[in-house]
Amino acid sequence: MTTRDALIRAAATLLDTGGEQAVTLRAVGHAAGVSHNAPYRHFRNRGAILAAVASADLETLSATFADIRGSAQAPRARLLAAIGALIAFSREQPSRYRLVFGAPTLARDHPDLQARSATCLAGIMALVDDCKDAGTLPAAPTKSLASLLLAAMHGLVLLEAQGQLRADKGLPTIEDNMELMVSLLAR
Amino acid sequence: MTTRDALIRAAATLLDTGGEQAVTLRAVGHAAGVSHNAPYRHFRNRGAILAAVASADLETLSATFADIRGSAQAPRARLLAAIGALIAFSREQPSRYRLVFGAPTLARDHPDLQARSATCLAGIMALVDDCKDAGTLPAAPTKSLASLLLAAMHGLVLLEAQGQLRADKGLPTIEDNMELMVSLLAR
DNA sequence: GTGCAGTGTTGACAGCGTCAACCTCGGGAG
DNA sequence: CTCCCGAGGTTGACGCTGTCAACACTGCAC
Repeated sequence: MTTRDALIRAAATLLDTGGEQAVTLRAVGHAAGVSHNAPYRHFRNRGAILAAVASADLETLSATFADIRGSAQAPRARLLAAIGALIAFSREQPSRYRLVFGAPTLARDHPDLQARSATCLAGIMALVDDCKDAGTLPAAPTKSLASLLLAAMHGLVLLEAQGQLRADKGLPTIEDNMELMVSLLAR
Repeated sequence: MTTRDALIRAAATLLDTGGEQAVTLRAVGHAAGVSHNAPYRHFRNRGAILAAVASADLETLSATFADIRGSAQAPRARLLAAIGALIAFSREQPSRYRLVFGAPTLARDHPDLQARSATCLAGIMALVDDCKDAGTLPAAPTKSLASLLLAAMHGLVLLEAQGQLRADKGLPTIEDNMELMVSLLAR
């Protein structure tokens, strides 16, 4: 494993355990077994490390969406499975999810991150297209439908993270809400 | 104007001009005409200043929603007007919008902020109820509908901020998307 | 064999949040 | 009237941070 990979891995671990503010250049270097300044040989600044972590996660997500699209389920179930994968990601690694989908400033400074993000969105759009073809979604513009679905999910995830939406007490979960939305759109 | 108010005002100005990271305790103190440590006489820490700014903005938004509800428009138009107000807020003061709606960590540490946020959500729910009564929205649970609408708007705003959604080039704007969503839900 | 580019190290700097100690001053207790 | 005391403000310090500069090693090109 190259030092660069070790640094990215260390940054991801720190992110998971202590949140974004725990990802300091020095801690990353130390966790990867190098000096406090070694990261500068591989990344321009702190933001570049975070961008590298986000980029890797986006690639994984895109691959997941491709897998789901190739599965034997019905289009509607595939779309909901992809959305479910995102929701699971947000729950299991909230800091990384926030990094990937909730940091516009980061994306602005790293064009390649923006490109990977677009690829990810394209994966969802393909699933939406399948649903439209199957009649499970109305014939509105794909980009609008996909944006609305992703956006709704994203917003719900954030509301849950803020404690506005409680999964307990029998209230509808994010998955329930998204299924409701797809159903309402499909009527 | 008390020193405390001056500090909040200074923090808000710094937030608008330089983003969240520009809001340093020292800069806030200096901008308010006091020493670098005076803020500590009024706020427990840096987060408390940001929370005070967010709290003020949430109160303004709640008042706006109440005004809109009292207006003479149709329920559907009032709901879209409230959503439009949020979208405008996100465009005119993106840093403050992000602070209010995109910082779960902040809310977790400041319960009063959470309460004001809930009040704001209640304002939207009232508008949703009006739409349900008028038949403009289906009879799904109010909390779910309001969450979905708010969440979708929030997600769209973030997508736009990340550059995934361009308002130019004839693509649908956030307002267009939200109107589409309300229409699709109402069918 | 020599030089050079890549990688890593140490040391330094200013700026940050935060803490502790001190100052000042107005208003109530005696 | 005097005293004192607490709220609000200041200065100075601490450790931590991101970042920069200078130096050291290593392996490959010529």
